Amino acid sequence: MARPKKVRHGDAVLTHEHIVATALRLADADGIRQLSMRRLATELDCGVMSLYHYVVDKEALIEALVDQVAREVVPPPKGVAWREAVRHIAEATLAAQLRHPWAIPVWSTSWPGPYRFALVEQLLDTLAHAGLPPDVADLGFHALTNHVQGFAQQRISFGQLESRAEVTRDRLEAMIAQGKFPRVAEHVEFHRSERSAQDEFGFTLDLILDGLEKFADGEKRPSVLRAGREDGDSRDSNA
Amino acid sequence: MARPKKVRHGDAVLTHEHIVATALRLADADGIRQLSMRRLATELDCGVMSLYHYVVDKEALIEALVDQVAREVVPPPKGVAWREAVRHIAEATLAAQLRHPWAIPVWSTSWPGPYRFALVEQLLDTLAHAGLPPDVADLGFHALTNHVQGFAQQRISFGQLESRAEVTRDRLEAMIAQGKFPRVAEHVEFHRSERSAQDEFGFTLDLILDGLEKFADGEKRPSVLRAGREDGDSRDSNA
DNA sequence: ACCTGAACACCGTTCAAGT
DNA sequence: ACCTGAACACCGTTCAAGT
Repeated sequence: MARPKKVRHGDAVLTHEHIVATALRLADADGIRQLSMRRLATELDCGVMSLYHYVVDKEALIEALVDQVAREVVPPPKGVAWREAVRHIAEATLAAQLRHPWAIPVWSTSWPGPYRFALVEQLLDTLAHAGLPPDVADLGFHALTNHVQGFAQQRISFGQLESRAEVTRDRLEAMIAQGKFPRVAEHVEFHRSERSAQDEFGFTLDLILDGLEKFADGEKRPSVLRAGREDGDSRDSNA
Repeated sequence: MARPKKVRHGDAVLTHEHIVATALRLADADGIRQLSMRRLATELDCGVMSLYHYVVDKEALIEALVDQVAREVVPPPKGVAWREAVRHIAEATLAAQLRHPWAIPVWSTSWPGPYRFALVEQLLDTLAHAGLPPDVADLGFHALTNHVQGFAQQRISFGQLESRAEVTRDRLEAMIAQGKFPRVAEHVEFHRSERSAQDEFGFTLDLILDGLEKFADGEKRPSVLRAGREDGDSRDSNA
């Protein structure tokens, strides 16, 4: 209660690390929409403007926050087959995102920090060792990340549909009750059934991986794409 | 300048339609972040609170806005093969989204309006006529929409990377210059090359469609999924 | 170097009141 | 029914000033 004059913060000194950790805690607790610079400052027991000595922007803060989530993704064990490595990365990324649902909508919107860069590098490198034509690897990368991202988004959308948001749930019921959207009604039913508790994520993942594997080691030529890179190792200066 | 006492608005009477149309124009011009109830009211030459007689929320306004984008997606011609129909829907949705880039991040976040419901219904119905096991159709639906959504997102991300945002561009250059992410550097190079101007979108679309087609008419059984619905037409009451 | 309060230029929305 | 200004409870950030 009676605290020394010079020390402004309750327990810890103000650092970038401490700020980000606290912001992460707030985001996990109340979602990212409730996270304001002012609320964060109050939580840290400091003035709002003190934060701007460690963080250039609110946007930069959120970047750092998302990067913390990317940091949680543990790399696959060394030496596993490429399909297993890809599956590991995909599942670990999904799990990390679902642990921090607020991060899902901002994941692709915010600028990637070092940990997300490393994650991207890892997936690209895994695909580069799969014997795929380089262009197929580049396109496969997006197919895979889009699946992870889309699946996570869908999970939280349907999640908040089914849980607390009773109003939203009623709105869906009303839409369906019109009878104009029978296929949508069936689809919602599918998501509510135990059938969808099966490995939905893995199904589409395998579909993509199967599709990509066909191009491995010249088994199949990419039809719509021009010939891949001729030069095997041209990663020089101007990238 | 001297306008009649009773008429508050410059040119048109205040209606839901007119409000949404004006908001759409503002969003197209300056992006959705610049769109505020106050700015919209100024543009419509009315008091801010007048808007709340036609729109319950800002959220509801944005829902209506996104639904206008969904409305622009023209259905495929009747009678075409299912793959062509899916391709048409996917391409038309992507085109509409790219015409209104502000809609892309909010597309999956905001509640779907009637036009987006109709669009979903259309795609589900197309897949239902493809001879796929129902569960495969339901999962394929997400695979396809995730591809469209992810591709659109990727386009605007890379777009704003390459264009006006010089700061962001420099940040990417700096990240790459570290030399720690050679695969990312190659990947960025791929996106900048004419190679990626090929039909990237269609490649992954075909990959998904090929994968799904294998399950058509019992050619292949879904391995990770339980047997599909037994009852052919059970779309009754409790959806 | 690190921290800060006051002030600026905004937000969305509630409320009570007008016609 | 339709419209509204004032007020409330917030925002992120600039600036000038403190230690």
